Amino acid sequence: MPSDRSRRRIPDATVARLPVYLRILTEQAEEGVDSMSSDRLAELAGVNAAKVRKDLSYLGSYGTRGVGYEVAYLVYQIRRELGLTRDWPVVIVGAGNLGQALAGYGGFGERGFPVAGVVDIDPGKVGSVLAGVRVRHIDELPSIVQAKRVSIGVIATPSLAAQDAADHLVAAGVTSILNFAPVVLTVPRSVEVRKVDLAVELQILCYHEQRRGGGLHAVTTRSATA
Amino acid sequence: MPSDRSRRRIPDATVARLPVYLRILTEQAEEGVDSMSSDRLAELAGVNAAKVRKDLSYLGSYGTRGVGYEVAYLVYQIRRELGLTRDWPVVIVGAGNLGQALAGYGGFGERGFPVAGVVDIDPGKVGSVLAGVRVRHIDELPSIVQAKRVSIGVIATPSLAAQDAADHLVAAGVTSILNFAPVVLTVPRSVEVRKVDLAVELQILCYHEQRRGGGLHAVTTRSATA
DNA sequence: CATTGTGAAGCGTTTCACAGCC
DNA sequence: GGCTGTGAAACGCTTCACAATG
Repeated sequence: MPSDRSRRRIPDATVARLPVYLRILTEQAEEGVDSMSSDRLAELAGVNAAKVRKDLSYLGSYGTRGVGYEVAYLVYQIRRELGLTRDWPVVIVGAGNLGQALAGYGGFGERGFPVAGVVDIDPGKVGSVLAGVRVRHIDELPSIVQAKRVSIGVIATPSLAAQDAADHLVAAGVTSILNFAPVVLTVPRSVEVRKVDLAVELQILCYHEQRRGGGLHAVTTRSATA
Repeated sequence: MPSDRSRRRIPDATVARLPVYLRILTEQAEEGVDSMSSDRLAELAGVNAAKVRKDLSYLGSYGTRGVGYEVAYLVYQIRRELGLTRDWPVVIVGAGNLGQALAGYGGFGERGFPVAGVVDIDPGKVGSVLAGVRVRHIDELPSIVQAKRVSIGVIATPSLAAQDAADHLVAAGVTSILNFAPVVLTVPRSVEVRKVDLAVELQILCYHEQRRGGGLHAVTTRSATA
């Protein structure tokens, strides 16, 4: 079978939206919807219909002109493109407030990212159990990563420990990192890093908040996604 | 005094980086650094030096040719531009795992975003105390927002409750929302929404992870910021 | 003479507009 | 007729390259 294994390059902006479409399509499928137009999907995703069509066109031509897209098939194609046809175990570094919240957040495992382990450098935290997962010492990272074939690490440590956490993850063989600490990490080029920074998000909101500086606003309705 | 009150429009991409520069400059100031070149700041921020200069040029011409930027002055200017010269109290909706972690995260108040209140719709959670903040019922939202002049709300509820939380926030007068629930919110145009979505971030990492599909990687070093 | 500030070129993303197709 | 798929235009952001300047 000469499989159409896509070696196409999909634009970053599109990759960032595919998960949103995927969630919406999955929900709609559960509600019994089995066909959808780009217009409808655009409305639910809070974006422009042309963008939806162009985004989906990078996956291939999976729509039917005059009809729309078959929801189940599109779900399958997006999942395949994103690499979600298998589970991706993650390891969480840092068993503080945030690490606990993340480990306890069920939606993680449900969405195909089972928590393969939680580690911390503080011997005082090692051994305690978070949401069914026992906290282990950071020295055990390499064995966890190898045993469970983990390639994604989540950094949930305080800022000062984050670079150290990254170094441990990289040394253990992790190749993708989701960083919650507000610091710029230095890692090998081959390692992909994404950052989630609360303070940055709030400060951006702040900028707009300050800019409106007391004007009154017409109240029209629209949809919003990041 | 004919104050140079900037009504310039700063590009979104720049606004998103200013908080990163601000954090770095603040740290450097604490370490006694009082002057810095765009090259150095770029290195610490993990971006290109031309970008730093262009970004800073939107604030005005605050550098000195041949020398660099005075750290303290730049910190002041960025803070002013972002509207960080005052505190912005936030209210958190949802006292579950995430709400608790957020309320307990000290860095919040430190960075100028004191938690003005935590509310939940579940009477069972009302009254409990999270990190020194008593959880109140969502019906008290309007009075909290008015009393503390809150304009930023944080949604830390399960997905199903998020739109409801947004409606409550908007009704109470909040004009900026940071949404942690993986749903697209519908709000008036005048309300600014930013979204933080764990699953989306992981799925993006996944895409790249899957794409490399077993190649070996040269290990060079670089810096990364989102 | 090191470093800023910035026009202008380059590049990626969004949107338009319509041909192609069911 | 309705909706997809997509060239091409428009837009915004990044990077280059260098004149301006303390």
